[in-house]
Amino acid sequence: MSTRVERTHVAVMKAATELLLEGGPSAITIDGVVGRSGVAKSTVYRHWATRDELVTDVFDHLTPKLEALDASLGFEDGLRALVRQLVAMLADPAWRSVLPAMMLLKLHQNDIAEVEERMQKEQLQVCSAVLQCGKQEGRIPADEDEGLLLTLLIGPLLMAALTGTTELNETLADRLVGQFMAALAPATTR
Amino acid sequence: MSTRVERTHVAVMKAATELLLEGGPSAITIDGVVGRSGVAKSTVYRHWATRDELVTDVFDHLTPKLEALDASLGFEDGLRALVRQLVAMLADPAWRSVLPAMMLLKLHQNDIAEVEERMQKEQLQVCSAVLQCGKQEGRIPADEDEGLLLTLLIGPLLMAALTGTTELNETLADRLVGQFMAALAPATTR
DNA sequence: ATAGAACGAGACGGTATCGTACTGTTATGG
DNA sequence: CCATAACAGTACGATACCGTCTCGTTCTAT
Repeated sequence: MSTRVERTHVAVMKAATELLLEGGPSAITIDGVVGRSGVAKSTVYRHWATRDELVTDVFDHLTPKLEALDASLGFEDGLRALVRQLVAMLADPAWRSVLPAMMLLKLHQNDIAEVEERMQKEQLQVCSAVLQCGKQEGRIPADEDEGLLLTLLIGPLLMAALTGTTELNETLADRLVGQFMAALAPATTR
Repeated sequence: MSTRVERTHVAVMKAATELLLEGGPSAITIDGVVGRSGVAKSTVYRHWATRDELVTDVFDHLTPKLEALDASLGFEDGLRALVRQLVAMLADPAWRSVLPAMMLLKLHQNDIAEVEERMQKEQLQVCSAVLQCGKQEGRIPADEDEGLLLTLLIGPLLMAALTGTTELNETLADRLVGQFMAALAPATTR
């Protein structure tokens, strides 16, 4: 059983999230949240000091977590598992609509920028672990720039999620890993 | 010499563009534009019927145009030229800050969605021409999905522009073309 | 030169939103 | 059971913004 505080808290978060998905960040309005959630305005301001705090909290709760991968998988299997997980994350309609909002807000709002930074840092760490694995196996030169490699690997997934130029599915995932491995094979140009 | 109508028109567009770059789409405000441009509000409404029209117009004028490539370049050189042009486009700080705004607004605002659609259509056409070239040269299977290929090719550039995980320069461009070609070489997995 | 279009300046009403304040009600932990 | 923390409901002032309107001025095409 949940306490009353918890109940109102989740009711507000739920309403705010819905508004975000339906109309973008500017649609998260205190009066709107009050109307939809059935929670009184005074109660909302008991939990969040300001509108921006609520918005930031909503974004924070929506950022997907990337699970750390089992190192025993090795490089190639680890890579496949990673890409599969990324595809699942980016295929989520909710996240696909929130991501652009975050990309925009992080440019002009510090709190959102911090949330985005934390998320990216966590995710890059998981990704980096796989690349480290590849370096240990000798598949990747030790001095290779990880940021560059991850951009080459993840970029297409991001584009598919944002623009819809191609479907986000296993076909894309397999193709992507294939391309990535093929480029690594010939001792990577320099 | 320009007419007065032209002068006020560009003055408003300039102010609105600056506001967009500084504070995102919501920062484009009629009063703000009036204050910054020195153009009277009544004059603004003489040129644009509504705020949304102005905003849409600003986005429309900011969308970069991709120049059609010389078909005589052939596949590989055409591809390099294309990627170079894309890198230049995405390296522009203005566009890098406008792009996320467009990705977001197109989800909830039809006029912006139309602008984005037109732009994407034009750009994809230019890109597609290069791939056609590759198909004619037998470097790409004729039944290959162009949307998928373009996602694989352009995705990393988009990610670099949006997240800054790696620098947008010729190194990335070369690397990208290399990876793309490497994946094509072995008769493309299936 | 002059008629008419375009402009500057700003008042104005209307609406949306934020955040506060107050009053009475309800749930919850001790 | 009961003190109190949390809540609903709502009125309120303060801004910010939109779009309209008026009036006097300035440009511009003919």
